[in-house]
Amino acid sequence: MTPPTVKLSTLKTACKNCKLHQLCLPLGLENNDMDQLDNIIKRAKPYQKGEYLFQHGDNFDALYAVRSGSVKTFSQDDNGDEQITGFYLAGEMMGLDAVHEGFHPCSALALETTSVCKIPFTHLEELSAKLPSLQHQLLRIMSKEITEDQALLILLGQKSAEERVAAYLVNMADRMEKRGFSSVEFNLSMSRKDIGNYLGLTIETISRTFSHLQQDGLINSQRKHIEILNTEKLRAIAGLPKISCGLKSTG
Amino acid sequence: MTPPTVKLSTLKTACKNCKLHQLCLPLGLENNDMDQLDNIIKRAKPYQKGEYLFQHGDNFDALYAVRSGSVKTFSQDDNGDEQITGFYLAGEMMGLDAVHEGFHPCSALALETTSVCKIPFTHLEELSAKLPSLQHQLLRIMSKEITEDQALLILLGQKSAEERVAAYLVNMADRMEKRGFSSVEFNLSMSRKDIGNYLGLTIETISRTFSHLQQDGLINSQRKHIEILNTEKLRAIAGLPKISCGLKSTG
DNA sequence: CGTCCCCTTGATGAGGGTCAATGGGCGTGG
DNA sequence: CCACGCCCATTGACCCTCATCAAGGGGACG
Repeated sequence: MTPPTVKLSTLKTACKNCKLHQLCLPLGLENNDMDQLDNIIKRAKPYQKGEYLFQHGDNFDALYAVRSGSVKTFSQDDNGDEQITGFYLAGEMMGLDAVHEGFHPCSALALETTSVCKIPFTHLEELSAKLPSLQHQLLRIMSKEITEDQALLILLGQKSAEERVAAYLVNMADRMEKRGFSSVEFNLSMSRKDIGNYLGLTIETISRTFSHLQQDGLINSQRKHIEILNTEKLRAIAGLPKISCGLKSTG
Repeated sequence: MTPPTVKLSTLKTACKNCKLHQLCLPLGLENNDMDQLDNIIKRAKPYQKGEYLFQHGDNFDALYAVRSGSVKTFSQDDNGDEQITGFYLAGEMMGLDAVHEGFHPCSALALETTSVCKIPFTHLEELSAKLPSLQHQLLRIMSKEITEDQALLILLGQKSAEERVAAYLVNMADRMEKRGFSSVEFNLSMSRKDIGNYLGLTIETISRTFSHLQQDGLINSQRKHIEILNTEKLRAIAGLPKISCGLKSTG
């Protein structure tokens, strides 16, 4: 049998076939609701490392969900000071901050070859009005973004360099695990400089802290490649409960 | 514990009569749509200074909009480290971060006598599905919260103590002006300690910075009472252009 | 094989945290 | 009405963490 000619339409990755749909916008949707969502989503060719998905000031017309690869978003103030506001992995949504003013207040740059789903926002709003669980999930995702920004605020406002770096590594490990990768051995797609900027530290401090954690036998870091040797101690430094500890106060 | 509701007749403030509706959730709604929103909103008796609107871990069932007074929200990590994530003035909405997990990840405390509108969330979702402009405004408000958190991230990640304090004062001044108060003379409802925590600084640094700005003739501060003597220089220190264009929030 | 960029490591110093003492408002109670 | 005590704010002295400046190593890629 000769293989049929390849049609892009058939290769399209539908939400219901996408391994990410438990992490992404379609969470909680019925199958045929997912089809409706599929119909408005655009899947374009991948971005190469260093390409912008959108830039600060661009008109806002769509949300972006990472399908594979990774992206950093960063905002700039009027002095040109740059602050990375997030690193986005598969299943995570970008552009939520642009709804308010109708243009993107931050820029998004691919950290490696990255493919995305582009979700035109007016269509999404229309569809959300028809599908309660889609509306709910959209609100949940926005809420999650707020929660995560606030977690970062605690890091930047209250924590030492070592605590920030530990929290960062634990966070990355957890997210890797959610995506089916190893939580104790992975590659960081972002540079030390990016990590430093994200955590409010300099590149030198990041480097020294990595070295220090390595000397203490908590991690093994070879440039981008990270091995976590002692998850429990790392979580402790990060100020997070040990996984099995039920002693935290619930107010 | 929430204060009991009192007779509507005494407190009846419909959205369409509320001076805040250009800053708040009803923005963009037709008059009779506003009536529908009114029907689901609960207006309870005011909270006294030091009372909690909700606490970390509480079940999430409603959003809160400040009608008068002011509120601080703060989250706690497992070490008990506290980070104030926002100060909320009239027309501003709290609880958006709770949608994600279904409980409040932060606590909200009245900084002075404060009255609020309580908006049951499931009702709001139902109504949003029927009123496109309500849905849109809800999404915009969530988006605004994200944008503001990210502005704070830049402050905490990149700015010196003096820049942070200046930016804080400019921000408060702008918000006062939007609410019809003077932008050059106002009272801060929060303590130095709260400001310090919010900005990632100690109370001593806040106090010293205020004194320094006063010596330079930029402000006049008598405890809670603030006079801004040189808006332009203050904006310059804050890293903002002369007239606000980065952080302007039109609701 | 050379160049560039990223990362690492060391030396030094400053910004802001920490500790300590004092003063001023304000509420409470005599 | 005044006195007391508490809390908040201010100010000073000292110190520590992390930024800054500087130099050098090691991959990646042409």
